[in-house]
Amino acid sequence: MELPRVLEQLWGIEGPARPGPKPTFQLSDIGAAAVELADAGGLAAVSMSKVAAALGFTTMSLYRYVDSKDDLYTVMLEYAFGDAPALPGDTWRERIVAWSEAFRDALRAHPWILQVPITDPPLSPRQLSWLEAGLLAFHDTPLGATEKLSAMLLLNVYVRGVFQMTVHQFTETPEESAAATQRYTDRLRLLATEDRFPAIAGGLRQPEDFDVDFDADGFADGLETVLDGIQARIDKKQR
Amino acid sequence: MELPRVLEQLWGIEGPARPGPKPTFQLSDIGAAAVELADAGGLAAVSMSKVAAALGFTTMSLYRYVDSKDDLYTVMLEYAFGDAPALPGDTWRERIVAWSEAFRDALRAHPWILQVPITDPPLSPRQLSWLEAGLLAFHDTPLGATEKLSAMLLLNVYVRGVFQMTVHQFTETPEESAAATQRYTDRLRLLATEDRFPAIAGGLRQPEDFDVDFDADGFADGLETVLDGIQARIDKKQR
DNA sequence: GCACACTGTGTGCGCCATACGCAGACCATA
DNA sequence: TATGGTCTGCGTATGGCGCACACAGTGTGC
Repeated sequence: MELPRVLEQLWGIEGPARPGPKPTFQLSDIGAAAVELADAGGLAAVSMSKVAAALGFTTMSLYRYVDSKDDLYTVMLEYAFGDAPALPGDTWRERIVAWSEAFRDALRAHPWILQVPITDPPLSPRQLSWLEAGLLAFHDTPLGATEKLSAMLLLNVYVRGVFQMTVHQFTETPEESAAATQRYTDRLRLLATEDRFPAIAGGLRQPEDFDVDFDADGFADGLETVLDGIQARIDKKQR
Repeated sequence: MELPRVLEQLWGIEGPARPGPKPTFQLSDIGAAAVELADAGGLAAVSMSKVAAALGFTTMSLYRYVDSKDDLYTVMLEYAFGDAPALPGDTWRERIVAWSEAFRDALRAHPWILQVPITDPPLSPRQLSWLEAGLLAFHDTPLGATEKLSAMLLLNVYVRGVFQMTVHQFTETPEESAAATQRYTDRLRLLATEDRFPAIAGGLRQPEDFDVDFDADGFADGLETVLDGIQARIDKKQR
């Protein structure tokens, strides 16, 4: 059972002492530098050479630490997410709400996370610890392991999906963001005419309805829908 | 109100007749060629030069038709999705199940869709027609326009999220896919030990439980959860 | 003390998106 | 029918990217 090098490093699995010079950096240095670049300029601002330059390194030296750009992404995600949050609350609903809000906050702090191409299922420590925390939140429900996992998948994609629609609020100035929303609504009004798309046009008719921007309330309301679905599954199980 | 050129073209908004040579291609030719490349080799196989070469064109000529790579993606999505599906059924649940399965089938046919970076909210004809079809499926519910939109967002991200987990089944051979699943389970077993991650480890203990691969049943079961949540919202509204 | 694995580096390859300028094709108008 | 202006398609070029590879120096375990 051999693990990719980046996973061994992230998990702190050390091989025996080796000859040769001591490494100058740690993965955490690289992760911090890359995250800083991404926070400032989006994921596109992260390249092997830019990260290396930020560390006072040459490009190729980075490959002594990560085997590929994908591995760099793995490291970045690991350091962008903090440790899994504590989930206080007496009911699974309270705990899961806390989990979802913590996840949303992590995305707010590092909006580029949504741009990281997803290749493999999660195996790094913090990714798993977030999953673990979520699964534990269901401990007093009758859900089976697969059902809990399925619920976590649903929560994960819900938070990501909603955040995707509001991400411009965190990457642009308020003026730009408002202008983008206005432009989108205008275009929608122009193209989604009453005869071709009555449902969309109908939604656009009420000024305050059809709010394409989800604010905090929109997040909470949609989350309630998801939680109600999970509740229904719990009820079925208990019946 | 000026529209990006690619949208004008996709919507068939023609300007006045213009001097100069007739264009050799149509956007549909470019879309078809790019989709073919992506179907065969994933989104990474799509580059401006490869698409141009597939059409017997030079690279730069493509820029006479699309202003940027992002626009090419827009065109690709437009031609990868067929027209919005007919949604038979007497209840909103039946219709929405049909919508979700049609969406999943579209992703199956073109798994690279998940790799397309999402920049702007949808404005192209077929994207809107899929949204319209979904909104119409709720016509006999008491949901408001924003609630319907929120429900469609939820369905959209659910289907995408579940498909993400099973996408390797459609991009790899069955042997590769099985090997990948086995490798992932092994690694998870190695790293998620009983003391650190009891919930994950507990799920791994039951052999058939914790099925990381969602098959057709997994898709339907999770969808039921989502629909139950929407149902709960409808019930609240009617009460 | 010594072999050798490992570190950081320089060079360079092939690919990418795309800016720019040019020659010729074609339509609207005179 | 002549002509002006504009659009098409193309060639060239630029700056960036990820990464392969060979090399020199370094420090550990034997």
